[in-house]
Amino acid sequence: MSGTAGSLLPREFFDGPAPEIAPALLGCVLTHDSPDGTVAAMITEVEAYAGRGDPASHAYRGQTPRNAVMFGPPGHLYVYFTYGMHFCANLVCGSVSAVLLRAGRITEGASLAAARRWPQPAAGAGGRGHPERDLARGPARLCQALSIGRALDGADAVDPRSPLRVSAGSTYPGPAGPVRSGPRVGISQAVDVPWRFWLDGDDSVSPYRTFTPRRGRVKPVTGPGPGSGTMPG
DNA sequence: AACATGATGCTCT
DNA sequence: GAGCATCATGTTA
Repeated sequence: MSGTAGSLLPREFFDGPAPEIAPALLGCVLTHDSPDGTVAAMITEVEAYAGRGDPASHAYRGQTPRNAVMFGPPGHLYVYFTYGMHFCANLVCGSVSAVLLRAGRITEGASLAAARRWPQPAAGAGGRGHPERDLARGPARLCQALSIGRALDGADAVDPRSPLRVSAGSTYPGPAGPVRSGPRVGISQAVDVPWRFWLDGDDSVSPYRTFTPRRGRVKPVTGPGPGSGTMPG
């Protein structure tokens, strides 16, 4: 694989299984040129969703209008709307797999990102505002900071003319620091597979939350949860 | 730190 | 109608 830091990733980078590609995306940079301006983020946390065989994947139940992009060529962005108010973004890989972008560190356009995340200035004249690490700490926050919405569903992230692109990090190929992995967040299926990957020690990584059914929507659940925590990468 | 819950609407059965 | 690949805020520690 060839490439230099700052250059667009080649499409072949994404033409493989998401669980193998996901950790390699850590440290890469996601850039969105919008009419408002440009915001870029270094990817610090991802999750892999394998193809039709992964019960936690949106592709598990086959193609629908919503997940159609997942069934297309690798290197495109799959954006979906969830919980009535949030967007989440994935990069499509080979064989109908995808990598969910869970968190990033803003490297360009931080003031624009902050204006999108926190339209009302932070309270407190003493000055303590919102910490920079919270700008894109979480999949929906990342989308909000970069203004990723439905309009970018299907965008080609390896096309230099695209408004939304992924480029190599400072140490391409491979992330700058050690990678850790653990169970995926917020899902009820396949909880045992450690397909969440993050840059060890980076404070822009989102906190781990176990899946908890919401009140009034109780489903019989027995047996132990995921082992917990992390495992070395 | 852990847990609980409201906000909000699309997607699939 | 049920179930979400969520977040922010509140409460209890």
